[in-house]
Amino acid sequence: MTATYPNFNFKITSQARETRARLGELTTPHGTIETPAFIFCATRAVMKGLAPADMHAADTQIILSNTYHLMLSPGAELIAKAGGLHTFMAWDKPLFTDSGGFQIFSLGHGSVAAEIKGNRTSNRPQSLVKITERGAQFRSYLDGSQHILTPEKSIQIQRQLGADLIVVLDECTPFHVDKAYTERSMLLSHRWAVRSYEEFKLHNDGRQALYGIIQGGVYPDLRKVSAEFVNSQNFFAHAIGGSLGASKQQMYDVVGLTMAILDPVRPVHLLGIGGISDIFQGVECGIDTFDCVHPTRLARHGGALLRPALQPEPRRAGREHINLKNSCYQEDWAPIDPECACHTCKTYSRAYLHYLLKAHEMLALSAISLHNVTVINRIMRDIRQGIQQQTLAQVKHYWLAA
RNA sequence: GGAGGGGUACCCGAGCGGCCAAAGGGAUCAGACUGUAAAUCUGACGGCUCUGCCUUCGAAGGUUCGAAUCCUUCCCCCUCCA
Repeated sequence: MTATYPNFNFKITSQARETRARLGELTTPHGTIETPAFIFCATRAVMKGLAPADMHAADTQIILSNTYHLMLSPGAELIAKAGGLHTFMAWDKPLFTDSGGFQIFSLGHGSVAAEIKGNRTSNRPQSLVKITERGAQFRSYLDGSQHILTPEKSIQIQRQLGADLIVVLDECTPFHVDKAYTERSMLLSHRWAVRSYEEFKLHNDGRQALYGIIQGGVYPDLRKVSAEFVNSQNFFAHAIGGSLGASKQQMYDVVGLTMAILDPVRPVHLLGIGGISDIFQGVECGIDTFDCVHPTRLARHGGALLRPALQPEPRRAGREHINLKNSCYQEDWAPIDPECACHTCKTYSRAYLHYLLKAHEMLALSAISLHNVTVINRIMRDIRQGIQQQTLAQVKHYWLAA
């Protein structure tokens, strides 16, 4: 407990011997999160296709919404009138809001995959964002109207929303920009971080805790500068952001070297990462929380997370999911995963889910989403147990080996 | 019985003398997806010994250097009038 964050706490309860992995308890006004934990993305104040009750059934500890999206619709004022985001969306557990920093990247450059593959010009010609010292000028993705998000405004909106954990506004830098741009961008993000904190401090009532963000792209020296910067500020916790590279190895390197510098007492969040192997890698580097659209977006596209060992034989190695749209599931009467306790696996066959996807039935989307959320939560629980019992390597092998 | 419209690849449907193996959808098959402009996007989609060749636009003939496109006959569908 600190003066700035009286109702928040982070306690490390166990430390792995072989790696930097650690078990922790992150206390917020809406409950304590056992870490490592996964934060699911309810960007627009809803888990697409899933009700809060579904999320509870899947053992979810915390979810996230986004400042940019909610500012445009339905507006922070309305959510404040509703009594805050918790009440509005009927979620009584810990809640996290992102600052809108990622949209500075995604609205300007497209998806992460498109960017890495160099396809970012594909079919999004006009940029929807412009960055100045003052903040980011956005065009609404809904109606094209102009909006500006400054660090101060992002914090004001996040205060109105009332999530437990909130984040400074940053520029999420793309992968393809050069080092000079990355450095300038990082320094801008640092200035925005200071302004975010000042705004936060001005009206801090102890109900929220602020995360600082480490930028610096793929450049070790910049990451070091940025990590030292956040260490020096009075943030409750840290989040690693920005481009993490073009390959998994580069991402692991960036996360590893950043973690070596970050203050180990504060919780660390890895922004936007959520592949299963990535989660294990992150945990081994000491990451406490993750968030990612991957599990839920994948589900809506027909992908069901499944350990490689349970996948059909041909080339299952390295694959973390099966695509239920594939014709091989047409007459597959087994559940996605016979070992899974989720309602979907207890109830529906792969064949039925395959049919629902082909028929474009909504149930497929929520049923597979529920499964993927359940799987990720189960993995996080296994990871926590693995850290406590010093068996993390076996847990990793169980989830990733073919 | 009379008048007219039409039959195009798995389905719907554009084309109406050469740039047509034939637009566009859909279906199908596969891939991608990492702080959600995403129930989205990309690719393949007649066959082959594949920078070319072969077989396709209801059927059979014909005109033409050249036909899915023009002509003749035939087969089938639909609409309106009686």
